[in-house]
Amino acid sequence: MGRYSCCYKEKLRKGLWSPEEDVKLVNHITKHGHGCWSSVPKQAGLQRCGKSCRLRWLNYLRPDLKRGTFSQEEENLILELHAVLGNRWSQIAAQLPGRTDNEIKNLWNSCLKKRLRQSGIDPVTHKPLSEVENGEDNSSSLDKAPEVSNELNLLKSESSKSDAASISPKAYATEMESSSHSSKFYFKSDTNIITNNSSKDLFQDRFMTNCHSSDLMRNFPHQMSYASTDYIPNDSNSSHWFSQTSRPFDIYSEYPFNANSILTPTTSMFLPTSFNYNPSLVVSSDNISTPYGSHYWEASASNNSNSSNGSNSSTELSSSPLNIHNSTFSSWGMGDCSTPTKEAQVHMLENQTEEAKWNEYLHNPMSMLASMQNQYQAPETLCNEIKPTMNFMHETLGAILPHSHTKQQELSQSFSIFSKDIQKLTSAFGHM
DNA sequence: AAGCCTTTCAACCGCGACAAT
DNA sequence: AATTGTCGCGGTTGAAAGGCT
Repeated sequence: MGRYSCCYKEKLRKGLWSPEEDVKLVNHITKHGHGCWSSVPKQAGLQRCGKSCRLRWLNYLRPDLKRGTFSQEEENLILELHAVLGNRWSQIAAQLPGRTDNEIKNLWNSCLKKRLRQSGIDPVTHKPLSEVENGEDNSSSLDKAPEVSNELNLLKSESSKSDAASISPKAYATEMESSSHSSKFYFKSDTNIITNNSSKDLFQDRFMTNCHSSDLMRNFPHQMSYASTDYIPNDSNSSHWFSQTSRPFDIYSEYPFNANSILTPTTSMFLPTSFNYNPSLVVSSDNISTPYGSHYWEASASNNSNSSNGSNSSTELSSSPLNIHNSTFSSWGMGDCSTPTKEAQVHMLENQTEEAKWNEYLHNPMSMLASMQNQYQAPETLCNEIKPTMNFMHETLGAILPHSHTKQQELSQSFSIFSKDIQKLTSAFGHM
């Protein structure tokens, strides 16, 4: 049987919060921080349980909350993230600044789920309802996660583990290797990610700054698929959208375009026009010719740096679309780029070395580790890069300096844990 | 205007994970 | 190793608001 409610033993207030209670809680937290939540109500003079105070603060009173309706970009991002993460609302919320898991969950249950269903998409699997009804999806719906690629299954299966060293590196590598239709990859981190305020890189920003290190380790292979929700192709006649397995596909092709193509494109295809669901990443077919080669793409630092104006305006975004055609994309997947542009040629060469690179990784895991470490800055450096952001927070949230300070500490802690994970991984590889 | 139905959203509940004792 | 306390998460509930007849 379940436990008694925490409000049971003492006669504590329940239900809606009064403005007076809100003021008490805000005053207390701005002055002292929350510390131990269970002691907050007593210290703040509230007849509430700590849990209730925590929830009220996190979901409603926090000054960094973004109120109001969700933007189209946010909705798109939620859809995409849900396709990958399922009902992991807190993880989804971590990618949407100023939004709470509760808010997102409510939006999903009241709105997005319904819209998907009306569009013929099963909100659980993100596959066409007809396909689901035909019983093609025999997977367990226990965790309500959608069909995912091997990498994503791996991600999910490991999601309950926080210890990177508990994964057998060999098994991991084998699993990665065996997913023949999916690329073998690691996302190349951009050193500007943390300091770049561009909303185009919002996802990357949040991913990098909000993810617990272990989450980072598990998730970064997929982040490029969701790196940019706002990008609109210059030439939509020749565009490929990427699913989270990063299979490009022709947005004008008829569904079903491929039995293995899932989620994002599927979802997009069935949405009514009013439900403007932009692809997560659009790349000109000039640069990609392989329909099912799995590519993981990286926008270069130069591409990111000139787009940071801090604006979230969608009009601004569309007026300055990601210059995909000119940007320096690099693939670290099994790309089969056949177009003869200069950059493409460079990437072709890179791609040709992929197999060799992975063979090398399989035989010498330490080289992969070294590569990963090169791609991620040292935790200390990352912390330094965050400082401007923290300063900004300090300015705008002047009244809650202690809270910002706590956040900074949390971040430092996360990077420290990340560093430890790297060490564990090193040690795990060392035992192979 | 009144009643009913639907939608939205704040809040509660139970549970699992984790840390401290 | 067992117990206890705390925190965070996801599912659910119910009040309020909005829409419809």
